[in-house]
Amino acid sequence: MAYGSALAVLADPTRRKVFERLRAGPRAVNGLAAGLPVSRPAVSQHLKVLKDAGLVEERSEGVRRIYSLRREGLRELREWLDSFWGDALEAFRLEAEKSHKARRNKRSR
Amino acid sequence: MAYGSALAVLADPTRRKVFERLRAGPRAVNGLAAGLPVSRPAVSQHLKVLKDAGLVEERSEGVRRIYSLRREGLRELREWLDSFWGDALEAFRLEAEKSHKARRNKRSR
DNA sequence: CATAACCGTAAGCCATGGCTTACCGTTAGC
DNA sequence: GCTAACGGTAAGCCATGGCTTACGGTTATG
Repeated sequence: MAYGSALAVLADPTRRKVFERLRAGPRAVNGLAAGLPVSRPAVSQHLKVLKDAGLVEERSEGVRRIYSLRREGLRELREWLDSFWGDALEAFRLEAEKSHKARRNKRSR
Repeated sequence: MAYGSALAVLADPTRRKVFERLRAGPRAVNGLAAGLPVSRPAVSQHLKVLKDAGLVEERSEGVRRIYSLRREGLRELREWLDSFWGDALEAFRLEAEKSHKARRNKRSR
């Protein structure tokens, strides 16, 4: 059920923006906060949430905290999403539709 | 930016449960609400949100409203997720990591 | 026509959480 | 040592949104 927390964490737009900024590579907090419409502590709080969800990792470099993206944290969410295009699932759905007695016409996929 | 709304909509656990129940095939509101720890109107509200986000579609059948899953609504979110495993992106990250060894290097945007 | 089943919507309550300011510890530089 | 930069945490404010109850509209049934 870790995909649930990934969803919850990435649902917030500001937090998602922080997360997306890390695509360009590791970065310190000040760098991440620069340009964002929220304060630096707000970004710190978002980073904590991201870290707790395993979406981000942190290392110290002198007085700086360097955050970097952690793709592994997205895996379960991705698998959950992929499961919607499933195989057996689709079969089940088709059968349910058939047995639904109503032969509606148009059905496209 | 439609993946944003998909994330926001699926972040709620109750709403996600409703959504997942539709994997087994189309279903009326009463059926979806049965067994859930919330009231039937609550489920109606969730369904409205899901529908507005394009994650679900509704058809009338007599006095019933039959809801069914709409996979298309997940596509952008899936693509967004997939984009994190990108190619050029990965290359960039590797390079950033390499330059991390020469950490005296000052790099600002 | 009267009644019941289905369900969408309105109004209002309340917990959650994202934001700000303020503060403190830690490290670098003089 | 003193001072400045970096950033994590606390406290508190306030908007958001998920929930409930209450109601009304629509369709099936007698």
